[in-house]
Amino acid sequence: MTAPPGRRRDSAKTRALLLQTARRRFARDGYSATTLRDIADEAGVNVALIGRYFESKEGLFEACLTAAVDELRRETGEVPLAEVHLVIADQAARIGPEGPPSQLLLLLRSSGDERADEIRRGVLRTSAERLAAATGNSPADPGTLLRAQMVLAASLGIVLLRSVGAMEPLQSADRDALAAPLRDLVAALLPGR
Amino acid sequence: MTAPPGRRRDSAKTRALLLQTARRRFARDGYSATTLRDIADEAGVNVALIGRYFESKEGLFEACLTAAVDELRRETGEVPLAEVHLVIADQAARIGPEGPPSQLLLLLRSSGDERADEIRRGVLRTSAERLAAATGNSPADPGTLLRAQMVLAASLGIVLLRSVGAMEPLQSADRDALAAPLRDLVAALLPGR
Amino acid sequence: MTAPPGRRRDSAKTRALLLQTARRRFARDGYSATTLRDIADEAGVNVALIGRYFESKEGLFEACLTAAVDELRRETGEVPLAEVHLVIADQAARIGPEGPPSQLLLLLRSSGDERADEIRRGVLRTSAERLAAATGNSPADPGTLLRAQMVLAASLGIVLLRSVGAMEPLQSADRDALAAPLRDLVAALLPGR
Amino acid sequence: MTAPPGRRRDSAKTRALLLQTARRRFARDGYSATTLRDIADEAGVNVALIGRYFESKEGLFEACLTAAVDELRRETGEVPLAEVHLVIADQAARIGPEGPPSQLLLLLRSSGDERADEIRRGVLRTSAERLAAATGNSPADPGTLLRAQMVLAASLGIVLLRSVGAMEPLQSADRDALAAPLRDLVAALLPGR
DNA sequence: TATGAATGAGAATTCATTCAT
DNA sequence: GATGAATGAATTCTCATTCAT
Repeated sequence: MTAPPGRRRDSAKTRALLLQTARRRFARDGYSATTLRDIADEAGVNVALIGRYFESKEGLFEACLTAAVDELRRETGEVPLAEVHLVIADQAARIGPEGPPSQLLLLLRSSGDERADEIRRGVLRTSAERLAAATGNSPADPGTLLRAQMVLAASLGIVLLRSVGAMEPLQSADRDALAAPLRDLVAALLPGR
Repeated sequence: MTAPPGRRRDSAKTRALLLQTARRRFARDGYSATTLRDIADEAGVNVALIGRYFESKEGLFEACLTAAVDELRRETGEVPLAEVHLVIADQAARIGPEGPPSQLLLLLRSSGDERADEIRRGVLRTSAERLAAATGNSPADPGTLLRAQMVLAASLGIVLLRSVGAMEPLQSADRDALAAPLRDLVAALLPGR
Repeated sequence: MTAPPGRRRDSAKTRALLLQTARRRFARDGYSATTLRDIADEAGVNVALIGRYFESKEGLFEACLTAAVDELRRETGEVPLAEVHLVIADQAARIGPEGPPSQLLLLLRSSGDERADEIRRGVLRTSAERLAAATGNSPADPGTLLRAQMVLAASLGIVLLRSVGAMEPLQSADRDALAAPLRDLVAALLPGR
Repeated sequence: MTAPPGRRRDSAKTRALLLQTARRRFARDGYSATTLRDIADEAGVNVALIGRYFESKEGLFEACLTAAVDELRRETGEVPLAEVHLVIADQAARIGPEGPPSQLLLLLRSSGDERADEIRRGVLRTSAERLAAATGNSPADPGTLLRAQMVLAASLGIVLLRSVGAMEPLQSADRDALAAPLRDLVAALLPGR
């Protein structure tokens, strides 16, 4: 009621806005090619607020990564093997010039910060492990794990190529167009029990 | 009678040394995270020589890209469909902490320079097209092209994950260990005629 | 209650200070012999602020030039022919080791920047034209214009020689000492109608 | 006879070529805006030769200045007052985009080197003194000296404005067109006995 | 809470100069 | 005598970060 009408004065909202913007920029352009001023300007807030809310550029990146990881966990909780290709198609399909930030791309961007890198690697590892587990084979079987990692790699590669641009028809294929070949790919690499 | 012991004085060799070092650093760390001083120091020469031989950082990057593209063309001239998985395994297997620079990784690094980006995209596009052509299907068939692009994406993803590190067993799988699942992957996506 | 004692924190004042310092240095030493660090140090502020307020070295130079031109226009609005020598004497007399920056000297310094050069040339041209017009002769008469340009040239030359130093008595002649010969000079070149 | 036909191997000629080129560039662009590579390239010889023949950039500049001074002395030995305006018109008329290097312009360019600056100032001082002496008045009379310095200043200003460009009709006035107003100017400032 | 001013470190690039052939 | 390779210092510019209001 006391807040001015035009101006935001909501710390939580400002923080979230910065986070969202940062996620898109970091994912799209990489860590070092993205400047804090870019992010702040695009978010329409003052640069110094990044320091206030996230301590530093690395802190902001870590926050982005954590947020992406959380969202990813929520979205891909327990996926049965038969639907894995659909989840991948889903993730890939949302990559686009103006879309929401992609969680997956961020997993491929390094800040050089060791802690952030460890988070990245941890997520990648457990993602592959969960995928391997979904096959019903022994979770420790190296063959299955290797193949699961390849499925993960393929997914990331597709996301990446879409983001690079200028690769038609991959670039603008929709979810369904992506799902069919992905089903074959998953089936070939992870035959299930 | 032979080369002087202490100091090099061979422009071609210096240039090549810089190029090789730059290729590895750019491929590993990306364009903007790599400083010219990094490259020069690792190559053991003065930074100013980069300007001398390559004009600018962008010029150096373009030279790296061109070199990578040339090498890639030479190595993957006309590959029959049945051997595609071997070539991919080959490329992926050479990724390692100390190995020679990977041509493929560089294709995923952008400098923001439009010309370099166009080279990158061109190579990616024609690579997928050659792959599609190798199936014997109509080269214009969008379904085949999409699947070829996915094979390419998967290859790049694997290379990328290996370079991220800490993904066992993918990380240290050798050529043969990679070849088997890759054969299945290629066969599933590109059934040939 | 008043301004803080130790540190300034006033963007307008800082900008003006940089501008003033830059005008003197550029005028005295020329564009390329003047470094941004020189200017910033003399102004007692951080170098990066130049980028903040003026974009680049060229931007700063252009700002100096524009400021000089404005001031010059204000000071020499409509001068009757009989007083031209006084205005020139005035401008020349203020040249000194520690005095305020001279607008005139700056008109002789080139930055190589085409836009700035065009400003310079424009001011020089119109100054001569106004001088020619003050004679009451036809403004298009090439003879009068040539002579007006010579008066301008003489004025600039005097300013320049004073700034070079070590030319006595010219060096330390005051306004009145300069005015007498200048009156003869103007009268000889521009006899009026 | 042993010298190769196409290639020059004549140290005196190379030195002279460098000197001539340097004089034009220094005069036209100023000391710090001129790079040694510019000069060497324009002269068609290797940069390192500048070091060999002139020690350093400052050495080269000093050599240019000395050469200009010598030439000037030779050309303007004992000029009777009645012909001063012709000599000035002569010097000014040779300024042009492609002409030979102007000795006068160089007198206005500073390298920051104290020795060179002293040479410059010395020449300027004695030139004015000789001019004053030509009037037949007492050489120590400050009024006459001041006026002689003004004539010198006017000459330099005209040369300078011609070199700045885009000042018509001054820019392309020929010797005779310049001579008439110059006669008036000299007569007005230095009435002779 | 938010803003804009100010700073210092580091980046690319230019350039005079020295070295080896 | 001449050339091209190599170097180190300096310059402009960018950017994350801190400070004052």
